[in-house]
Amino acid sequence: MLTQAAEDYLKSIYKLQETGGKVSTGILAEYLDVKPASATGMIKKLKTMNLVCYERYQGVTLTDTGKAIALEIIRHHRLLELYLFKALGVPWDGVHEEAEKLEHVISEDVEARMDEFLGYPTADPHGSPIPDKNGVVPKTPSIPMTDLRNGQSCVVAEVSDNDSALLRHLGSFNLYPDTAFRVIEVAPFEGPFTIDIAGQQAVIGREVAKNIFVNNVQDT
Amino acid sequence: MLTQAAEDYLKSIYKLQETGGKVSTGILAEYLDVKPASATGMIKKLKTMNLVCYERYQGVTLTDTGKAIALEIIRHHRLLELYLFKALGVPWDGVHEEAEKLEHVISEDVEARMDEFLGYPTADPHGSPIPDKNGVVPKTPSIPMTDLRNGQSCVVAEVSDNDSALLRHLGSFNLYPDTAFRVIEVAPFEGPFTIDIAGQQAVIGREVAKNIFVNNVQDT
DNA sequence: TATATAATTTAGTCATACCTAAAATATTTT
DNA sequence: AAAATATTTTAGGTATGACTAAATTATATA
Repeated sequence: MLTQAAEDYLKSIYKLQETGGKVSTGILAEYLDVKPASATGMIKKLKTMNLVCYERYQGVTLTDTGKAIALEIIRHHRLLELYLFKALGVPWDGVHEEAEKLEHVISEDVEARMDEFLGYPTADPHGSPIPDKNGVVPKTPSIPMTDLRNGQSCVVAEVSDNDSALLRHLGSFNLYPDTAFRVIEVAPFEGPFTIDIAGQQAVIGREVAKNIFVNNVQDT
Repeated sequence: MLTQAAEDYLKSIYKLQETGGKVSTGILAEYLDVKPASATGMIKKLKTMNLVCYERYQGVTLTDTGKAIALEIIRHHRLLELYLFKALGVPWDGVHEEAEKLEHVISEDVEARMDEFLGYPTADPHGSPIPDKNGVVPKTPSIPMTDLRNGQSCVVAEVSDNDSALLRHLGSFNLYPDTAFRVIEVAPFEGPFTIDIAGQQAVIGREVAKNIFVNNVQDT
């Protein structure tokens, strides 16, 4: 059985290598809020367990086994988020924090039961894909909201889940996954987006927009 | 925040002091499957946190604060057991093990939501009382099954939850809390009990009977 | 009451896990 | 090639929680 810290490292390496192949020690350390020396230490430990590929100074990647474990934990996390949201009514800006603790102790049996209860879902409350039991991730292509232009309409696919204040902010606009909206105006010089959500106008700053991913983009 | 080990010690001291006041180091160590010296060490640590009263060689008891924490963890445990049983269909011989891990990480918010979902229950699937938010334990008087005599009828109040094989065994007789049964015969010389459960006969050995507690005893 | 036995405590060790600062080394940039 | 940057190594720290062995204290027995 892996420690919680080891599981968190695997999860982080997975997420970081999604967007850019090999993961450097520094990036990983920053992501986990530890010093680079600490990351090097854990990477070495994970290597002895054959969970990562690693050559000094060359960055780290997951082995097949390591990737399978990372995906299992991510699956735990996202199923838990959705379960807490749907079955217990935990607000969507709170589920991440709860799941972060529970993901390390939940059994496969309980996970399977939650999965069944939820009808074998493919996305969590923030729109992130839930890997299936075999580690297959049901990806839906999406683009960052910052790529949108005046007049385009689209549907929210996914939002970052790690900042609950941000989630509350989006909730105040009723901006959730599967919500449709239209861009009324993109202010020049990297300015904010003015959008229309079901008849209601909202102004979304650039920094916020970076955390929103959309699909079904259409010019109107 | 307490460590998991510290929480387990508090919980154990609570359970042991229920039946016999001050808890000796040896009894506590045996219960937790550690050496007495280890128990002494943890007791001292808990004392610095004002969670236990302790004088060397005199045994240990919980302070009010310690008792409150112990009851909180027991509440977590039993609510989780019932929730897993009712909401997710985890078999009653499996809920203890699951709850043992979850009880240390569940938030008060999630606990309150489970409590509400369950309709503010007062007993877990094994009949053990669930302390309320203020630490009040809804006790129901009961006697061990081994006190029963020929011809007496009764209702199961509670069964020990820590041995899942025992629970499966009882389940095979449909012997659950709130199940009524009648003693057909108590074999002499500390022999087994032959009982009638809804028309079905079952033979219950002495060691098993020690783990069953009943109430509503009536001579018939 | 002396002595044997049992329980408890003390003191010292060990293992695990994770982190850090500072120094050394490798890599990248200019 | 020198300088800047990133990474690794080294050495050490903190915390947890268990253990053994020996010493102490309490309890039971003769």
